[in-house]
Amino acid sequence: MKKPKPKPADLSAKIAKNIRDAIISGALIVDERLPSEADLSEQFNVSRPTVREALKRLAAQSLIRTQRGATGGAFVNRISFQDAYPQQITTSTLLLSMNDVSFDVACEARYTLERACASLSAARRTPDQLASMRTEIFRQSQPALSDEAFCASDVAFHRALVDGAGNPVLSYQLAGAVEAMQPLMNMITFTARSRAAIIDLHSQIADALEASDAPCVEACLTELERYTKELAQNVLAARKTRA
Amino acid sequence: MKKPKPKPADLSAKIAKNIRDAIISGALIVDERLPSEADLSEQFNVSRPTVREALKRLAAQSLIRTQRGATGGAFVNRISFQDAYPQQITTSTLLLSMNDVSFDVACEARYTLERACASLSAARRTPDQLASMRTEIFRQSQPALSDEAFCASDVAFHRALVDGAGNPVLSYQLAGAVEAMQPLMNMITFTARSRAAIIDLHSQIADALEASDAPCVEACLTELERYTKELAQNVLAARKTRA
DNA sequence: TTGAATGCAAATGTCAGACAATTTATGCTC
DNA sequence: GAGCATAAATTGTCTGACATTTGCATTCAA
Repeated sequence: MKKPKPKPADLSAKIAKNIRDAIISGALIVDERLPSEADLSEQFNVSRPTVREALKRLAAQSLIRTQRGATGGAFVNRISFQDAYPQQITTSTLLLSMNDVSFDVACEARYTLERACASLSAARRTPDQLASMRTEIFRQSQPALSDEAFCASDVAFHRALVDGAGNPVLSYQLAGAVEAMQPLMNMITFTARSRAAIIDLHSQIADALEASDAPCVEACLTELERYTKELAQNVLAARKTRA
Repeated sequence: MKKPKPKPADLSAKIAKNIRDAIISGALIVDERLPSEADLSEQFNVSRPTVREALKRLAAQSLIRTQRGATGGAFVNRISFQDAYPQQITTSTLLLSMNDVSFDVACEARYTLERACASLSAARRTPDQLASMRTEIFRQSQPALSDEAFCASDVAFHRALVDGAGNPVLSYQLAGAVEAMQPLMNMITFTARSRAAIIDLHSQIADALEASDAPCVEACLTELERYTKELAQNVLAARKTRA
């Protein structure tokens, strides 16, 4: 019993793993061209469609890109943060929706991570990022804004806050937590009163960041977390009453 | 010019996107069976190999699973955190190695996020998690341990700390930041003296978590970050001298 | 000599059809 | 009713072919 769950992997999965390991280990470097599909099929002793299935798996992870034509082929891709964002967000969103993660747990994670950025952002935020936050705050104050647009603007505000930390690794990791919350937030109906409260906190955050007052930013985020959870609870309670 | 970069997507990419959107939007629910490959190829008016390439793309993202046999087919997969971990780690690792992210930036992100978990972990860590940390500390104290095994144990220690927060979303987001650092850490040679210093801090952290002293945990993590960066700088300096 | 047009070659993208392997359902026998 | 053989459905793989795209060399003309 060398394998409790052997999982007799498909050939295309095995080949994909083989190439993926080579990329991770550095045996294949960025922009290096892989052998042609015909060559690969010969090396691995499989047919070309099987090789192609393997390459599509890798392409789905942005590990390679393909190019047609005479000097074409499959190339090891330099994964950019920009490439990785959508995947990160998609996966995070599905993880939340498919695993019965409660609103409170997701909310806690999001604000915990965001508070972690507060001190860095207070120290480093650029004028541009402050301006972005002010722009979003103004947008949020438009009464005609739909609930969904309000949520989207909320996400944009918080992304600007996170980006203010000036650390791309942080921005990447946070993107999943912040953006994946949006579908959950969209379940909430934002009354004029709750919008005003949120906008007020956003303004305080922007002011505190401008004044490089990290503790104040953290306090506002904590209050925002508490208030968001309260709103969500009201929605749940109302829904239970109706049902 | 409706598309600045039209990107004439391949058929298999288009079909994959089509199905992926259906899953994200909820049109296809978990464990629902997709039409057979033959049916799909008819619906989309393409050949079966093309459909298969699309399905492999989705399988690479763990969005679907396939099963052979009479009642087999492709099913919408319930993405578990466990499924998502390896992908998250692979992507994070490659992002760091391919984008010239400096050791300091990655280190800062890691410890910033980890400090964010401190107060939650101090409040919630289970005896099991504390025991895991003690075990890793003991392992780290074995002089015969190789540098790589020391790093691996270090990762295990910090994962236990993060898991102590009792929030799966946090654990997932942190996994990328913590594990992706390992290849960078492996470049450092850990002398007996530096090991002792790290182990001492680890012990302090475990003690503070046991005493539910969150500020102490944060302070230790900050010191650990400072010390880690110092070690890395020494390595870089030594390397420059040799060269 | 230079420039443009042409054709060739290499590579990926797509298709059609077939067979193999696997799993479940069905029906038959006892 | 239980057990077993068979059939059916579905994915996995192979073979061969054609379509499309792209770079390069060649050729021809200014």
